[in-house]
Amino acid sequence: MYRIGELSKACDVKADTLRFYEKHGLLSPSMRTEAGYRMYTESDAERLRFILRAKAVGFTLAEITELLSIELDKSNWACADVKGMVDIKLEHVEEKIAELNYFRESLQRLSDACCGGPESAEHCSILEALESNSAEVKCENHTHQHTQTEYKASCKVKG
Amino acid sequence: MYRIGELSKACDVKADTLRFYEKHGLLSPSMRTEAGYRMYTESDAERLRFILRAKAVGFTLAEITELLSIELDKSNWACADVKGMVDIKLEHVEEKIAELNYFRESLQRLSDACCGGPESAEHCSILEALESNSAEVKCENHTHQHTQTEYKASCKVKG
DNA sequence: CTTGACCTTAGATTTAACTCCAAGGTTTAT
DNA sequence: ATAAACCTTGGAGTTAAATCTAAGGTCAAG
Ligand SMILES: [Zn+2]
Ligand SMILES: [Zn+2]
Ligand SMILES: [Zn+2]
Ligand SMILES: [Zn+2]
Repeated sequence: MYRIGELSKACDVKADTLRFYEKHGLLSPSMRTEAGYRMYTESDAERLRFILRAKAVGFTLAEITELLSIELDKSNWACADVKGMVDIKLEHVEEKIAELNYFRESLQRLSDACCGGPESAEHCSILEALESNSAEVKCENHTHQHTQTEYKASCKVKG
Repeated sequence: MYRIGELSKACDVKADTLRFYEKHGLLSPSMRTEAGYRMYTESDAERLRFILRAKAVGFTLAEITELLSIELDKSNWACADVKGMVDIKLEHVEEKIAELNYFRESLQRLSDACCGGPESAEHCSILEALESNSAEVKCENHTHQHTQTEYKASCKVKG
């Protein structure tokens, strides 16, 4: 039996978070002391660990609520249901990754086009790319006093 | 000169969003009519396009505010400053991608281990993995009436 | 018998970026 | 002249997942 502070320390969650999970129906302590203190059993702790593992895998609390309801009533669900949830989540994660990859590529193009030197940003190709309507990112045409080897190598489109 | 609805249509943003950007100091119309209507100039429109392009690349509005302040005062900034911002953003995006890739792999492992068939979820390997303390995901050991070719192929760890 | 650590509750605040609402004023077209 | 379409403002609501606050009750040690 754990008090809220003990369980919270044991699982590296804030006590507030446990109260929050209780309010949202994810995890209620099996007992209370006379004084009203929450007492969590070992099986409550297991349920919390289930929640934290699912969270670590990327499920939202709403999805975890659904998983828990299946967990408690396994025999009325099929593998297809469970796998379906995982596969939908997988799709969402893959979409988010694709979007971020697009960001990454755009940022990399911007970064590559800028010398990053001490020169004034008046002709900085990053700012010029954000000002212009085209997706093209041009190289800088201000003079570069500093060594240019890396810059030259990465710059593809002359400005 | 555009009224708010015109600019909003031209740039495919809600009028509310333009008011929101004004309230947060990103974009104020250069004029107002006597009746108080916002009137955006072409240069206001350009600024908006700058904002939208930066957003499309993944910058937050706070970061865009910073970029805009550099934009308006280019000569007092160096390429190093601008490139620094892009590179920091790039790092954050890469971290987020790494995190999501980790989610993706975990979900893929879970998905692969489950037959996805009509069998009861009582021995579903997804639920068992979430119940167990180890990161290992085991294959299902219930009997599978349906064809198992795909399932067998993807399952690595026997349960 | 009091200090300090711990616990209780309801409710407010945080973050980001909008989005919506109500109540009213303006423009434009018929 | 009147309806439709547009604009104004301030303020509230949305989403997710906590996190914090205030005001107070409980418990063990010294
Ligand atoms: Zn340069
Ligand atoms: Zn530059
Ligand atoms: Zn199966
Ligand atoms: Zn299964």
